[in-house]
Amino acid sequence: MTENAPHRVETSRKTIRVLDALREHGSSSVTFLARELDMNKSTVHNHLSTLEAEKFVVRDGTDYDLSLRLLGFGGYVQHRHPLYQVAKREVHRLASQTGELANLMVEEYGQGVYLASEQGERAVDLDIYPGLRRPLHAIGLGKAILAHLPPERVDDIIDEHGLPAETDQTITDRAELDAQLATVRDRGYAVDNEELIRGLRCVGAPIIAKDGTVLGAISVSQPVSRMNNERFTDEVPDIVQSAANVIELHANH
Amino acid sequence: MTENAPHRVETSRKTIRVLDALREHGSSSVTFLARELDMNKSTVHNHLSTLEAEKFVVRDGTDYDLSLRLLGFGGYVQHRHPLYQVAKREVHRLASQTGELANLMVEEYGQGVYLASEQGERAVDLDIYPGLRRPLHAIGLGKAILAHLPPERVDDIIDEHGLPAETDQTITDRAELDAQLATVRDRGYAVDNEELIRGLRCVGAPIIAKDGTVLGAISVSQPVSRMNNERFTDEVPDIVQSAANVIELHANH
DNA sequence: ACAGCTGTTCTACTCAATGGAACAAACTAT
DNA sequence: ATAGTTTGTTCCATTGAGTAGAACAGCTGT
Repeated sequence: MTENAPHRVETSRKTIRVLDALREHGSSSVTFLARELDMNKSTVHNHLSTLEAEKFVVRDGTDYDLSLRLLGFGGYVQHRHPLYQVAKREVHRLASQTGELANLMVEEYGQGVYLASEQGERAVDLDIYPGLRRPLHAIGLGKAILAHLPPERVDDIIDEHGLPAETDQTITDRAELDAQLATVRDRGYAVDNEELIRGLRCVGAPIIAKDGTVLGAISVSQPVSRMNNERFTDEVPDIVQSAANVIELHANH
Repeated sequence: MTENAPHRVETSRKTIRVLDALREHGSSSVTFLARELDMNKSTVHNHLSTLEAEKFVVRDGTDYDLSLRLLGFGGYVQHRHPLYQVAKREVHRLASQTGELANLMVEEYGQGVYLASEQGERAVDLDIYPGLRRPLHAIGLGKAILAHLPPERVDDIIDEHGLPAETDQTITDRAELDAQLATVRDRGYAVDNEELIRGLRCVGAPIIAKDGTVLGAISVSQPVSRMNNERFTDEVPDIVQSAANVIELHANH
């Protein structure tokens, strides 16, 4: 055992590394993966054979690729997620009402995970899909969530993930983040002003359960060109917050 | 090795069995899974610890459950699927245009896999989600695909999966299936008249690449009460087929 | 035809997964 | 309270299984 991590199955970990590599590099050959993962060719072959027999990967000639069986797991996890069930329609409505990009996010393992993403008619085409993870501090959705997590939880998360810069607008200073989170709590919504992607503005509102815990957040993203200051500070926040409120009502029965 | 299946990693297979069990039974404890899988308690514990360290499962007190990391894999697989990319908008349009349930399906490992599923305003609420697998012969989508697969492929699929009955309307006779598939090829679309679920009718149209291979199928499902004979034989087939045609155009550049 | 790639198979070795027993912690019931 | 049951977890010896390396076969291009 390389580290003092007890009771772990090293072999399964290798299989997971193979899956991760396939996700990172797309369709790959045995030798490529062996080089990439610094594993023996025959070892990689054994793991891929196993994954193929279990239908987690498909082979196309000499290359292996992730199969739709993984979508089965993912779709299932999404489908039965309590927040997704109550928020799905509202995300949809938000996207068609604004014509822009509407997203739903929850926190897991200290990261933001998109639960749903829907494009309206004229929405920007970001590479966002359900299950994608993003750092919480760099996006409106994430700050809406962070603002309503217990302070010690926020400490833990920042200890683990830090405050990496995504653009030159990203908040990288803890004090500044805390100030912003206070503002978010104050006015009830969070913004992201080109902090993740240049030229993109987001407005996110937290979804809060009746016991005060934050369930997630919902947002609208659009180009700066279509979100002038008035829309950015008044209209869009209103729309997003009312969507969040509707979801809260559904969530609290 | 229990069977003469060479070059397989038995340990990773066990991990996969744990994942499958979690999907089947939902949130579960160590001892429950150990009983269910006929594995030793400590073995299950080791596998779950590994999966937790790799963030494939989350624990809530004493119970373990599938995590959103699986949604990451699933969402990725869906997002970069070539048919999904070109068909996504059309599924969306079909759902809002008809107000009913629109689905997109592809074939993998001889089964039908939903790639997308979108509910219109008044759509029935079936438990369909991306990644869900269904037998091809029992649904309109599946028959649209089967009708355009190479005959030997169809033989293989039926050899492997048979023709299990889902309702008393399901086709279970090979000759009858072949006849229906000929009809599907003839008129360009397939129907499902309460063959999967009582009271539900579907119309599915194949999506065919320029080289003649079938890429998948798209459908509309609605209650019999809202799909009388005229709609069932004329209107809906027209709408679905034209959606399929649009997708074909996008797919062929 | 040859050289340099592949992916795959085979086998010996040894490392690591396993299962059983022992443990502590959390509940239940008496 | 206390004893009894059930939980998750830990430890450890055993042996079964994963691994690495070499050898093989199939392919591609020169």
